[in-house]
Amino acid sequence: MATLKQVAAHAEVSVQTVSNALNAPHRLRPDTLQRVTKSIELLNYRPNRNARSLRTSAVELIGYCVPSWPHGQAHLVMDQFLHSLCGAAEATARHILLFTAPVGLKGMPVYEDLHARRLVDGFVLSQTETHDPRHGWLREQQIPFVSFGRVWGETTQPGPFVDVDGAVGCATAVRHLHETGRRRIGFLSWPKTSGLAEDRLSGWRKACEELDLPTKNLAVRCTEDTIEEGARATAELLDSGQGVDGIVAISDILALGALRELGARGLTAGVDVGVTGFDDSPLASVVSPGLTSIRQPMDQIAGELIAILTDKHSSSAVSDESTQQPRSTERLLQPELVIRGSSAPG
Amino acid sequence: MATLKQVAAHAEVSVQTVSNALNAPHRLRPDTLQRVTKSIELLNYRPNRNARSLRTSAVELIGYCVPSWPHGQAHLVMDQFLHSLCGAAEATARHILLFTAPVGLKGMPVYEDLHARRLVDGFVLSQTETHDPRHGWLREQQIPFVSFGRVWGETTQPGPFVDVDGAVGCATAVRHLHETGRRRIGFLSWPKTSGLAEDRLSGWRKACEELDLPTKNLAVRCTEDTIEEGARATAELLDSGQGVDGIVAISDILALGALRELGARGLTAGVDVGVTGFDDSPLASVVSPGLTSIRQPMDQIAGELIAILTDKHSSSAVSDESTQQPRSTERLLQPELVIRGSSAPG
DNA sequence: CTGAAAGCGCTTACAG
DNA sequence: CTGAAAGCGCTTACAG
Repeated sequence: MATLKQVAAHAEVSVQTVSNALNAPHRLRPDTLQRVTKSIELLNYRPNRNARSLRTSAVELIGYCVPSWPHGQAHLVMDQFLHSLCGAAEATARHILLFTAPVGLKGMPVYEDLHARRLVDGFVLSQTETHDPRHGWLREQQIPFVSFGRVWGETTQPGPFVDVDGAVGCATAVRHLHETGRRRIGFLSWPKTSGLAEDRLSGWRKACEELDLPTKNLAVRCTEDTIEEGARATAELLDSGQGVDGIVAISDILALGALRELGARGLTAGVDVGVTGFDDSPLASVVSPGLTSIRQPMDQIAGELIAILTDKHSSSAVSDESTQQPRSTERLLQPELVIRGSSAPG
Repeated sequence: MATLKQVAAHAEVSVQTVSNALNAPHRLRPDTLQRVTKSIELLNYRPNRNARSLRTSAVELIGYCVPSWPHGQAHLVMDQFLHSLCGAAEATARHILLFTAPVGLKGMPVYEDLHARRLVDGFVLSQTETHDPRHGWLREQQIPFVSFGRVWGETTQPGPFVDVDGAVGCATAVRHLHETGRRRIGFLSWPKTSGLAEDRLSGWRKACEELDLPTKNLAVRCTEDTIEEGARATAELLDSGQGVDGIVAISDILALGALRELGARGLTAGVDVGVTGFDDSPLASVVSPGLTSIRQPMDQIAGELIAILTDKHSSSAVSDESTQQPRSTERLLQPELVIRGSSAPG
């Protein structure tokens, strides 16, 4: 493995010049640059990252804790998110370091240790929970981080975040169902303790009210995110005698439950009842009819996360140009409705 | 951030002694060790990983390429695998570095670059394909790696691997269905080009033959891994007039298709027809009835992968104690049948 | 525009 | 059992 020194000797320049050729090529005379570049290629030189990091004290690695779900529930869009996150990191010459940690505050020493030993420069947080204690802890330790997802239940956000506007997403789904002729649109939700659920539900309610559609008794809480619960809640809606002809589900899994219950009653999704899910998980395109679903723009989310985390100015409280809160560290992105057969046949 | 030097000054010893306290505590006198340990704690010292890696030229990082599926298909057990892999790496004080790369040979420069710049010590490969060219390429470059999954289509494996015995898994499923009274057991498969599919199919066939069950016209090929195709193939089996009462599917998705087709015909999975899937993906426990499925032992797989990759002897052709092929670099693990309602009601 | 030198924070033979 | 010194491969002021 060639070193800087060897390249320098080969090109008959100093190591400093080779380093500059790599990191500040404009400082070199064109002919020198070309000579050095040729030597680099000839010797197949690749700068040693550890030496660089030791010197600059930046490892260009971002820590991400592999989520572990309690009840064996999976993060169905996990590979989409990771792929986008890796891609965004690589676009800035960085990479993602994966690790595991206990849930909540108990896991923080792991975060702290990774940062203290300089395995990572900072963290991307996800699976944000209501009153999530991690954000505040990291901020106090002055450890750089950015969150995918707002921390619900706080009046002021404990740090920079990127999130998707779930309320807008659900409102869009309602409007789409309305446009396809639905007039009694139910909502399949989660328990009230979820800030995420309340946000999405508010979008459904608001859109219904704006369209003069009823909402009373049309929102059903599911105790867990399973097909079974989705089917049960759908049965409850269908049996309520309100003539439900549309269902906005807060997750693809619950929507799948809706599809199953419809099928069991001899009803056709997309014809008799329009159904939408949330997340556009791989399942949405694999069922039949395809499931209309609200897609989070993963590439954009990942790009914003990395941009915020790696922006030098983001850690300073106020940017030079303005005295207001630096807007760029709080990004709310718009989801996209992916329409399939469950809401629009043919 | 405290350094070795500061700890040494505080404990009134040389830096060498502090280093030894951390890496070879047995070399110190108990009282010295205690004094040094106290200083380390007091100063909250954490060794800088970059400095260590620069010196030892080992980064303790293992590269893993985030799989990207062509047709938006997801790796449903991806988070299980990653969680296990991270855990196994951490158990040996290592971590996983994630990256993206083009599929096949085109991606190899990315692997080579990560290794050359010392971002990783080696790689864990997965999503192994028939005649996968990556393994041979890495071996030629002398880049350490281990594969999750055999390379099908080769007479001799191009490198160390850990795999799960899919044939045994499917045979177990057949025997289970037989024990619950099934006598005409179909097999839902993939195209013949998949070595993985042929392996699993062979297990189904062998078990059927041993139990004197028919196999003729009972294996159906699905063109893609979707619920739709699983349903279609199931319909084909049911319509063939062979009195099919059991279905072993090569994937959970195809099994879900089977469940849907049964439901559409008013048949009850687990009662009228026993159904099994493969992978025990999160879906298996979320559908109703629960899907009986063949589970790959992820923790064990990950443990073996890391053990092989980090074993000093694994790269040498022959171990000292014996002259035969070092058995420990080719591990075939046994899957486990997770029984749920789709094959055994109540 | 180019080069000699210091130093990032460790580990590792090598003496004592 | 303990310590002084070299060196891993870079980058970065600082001179020239």
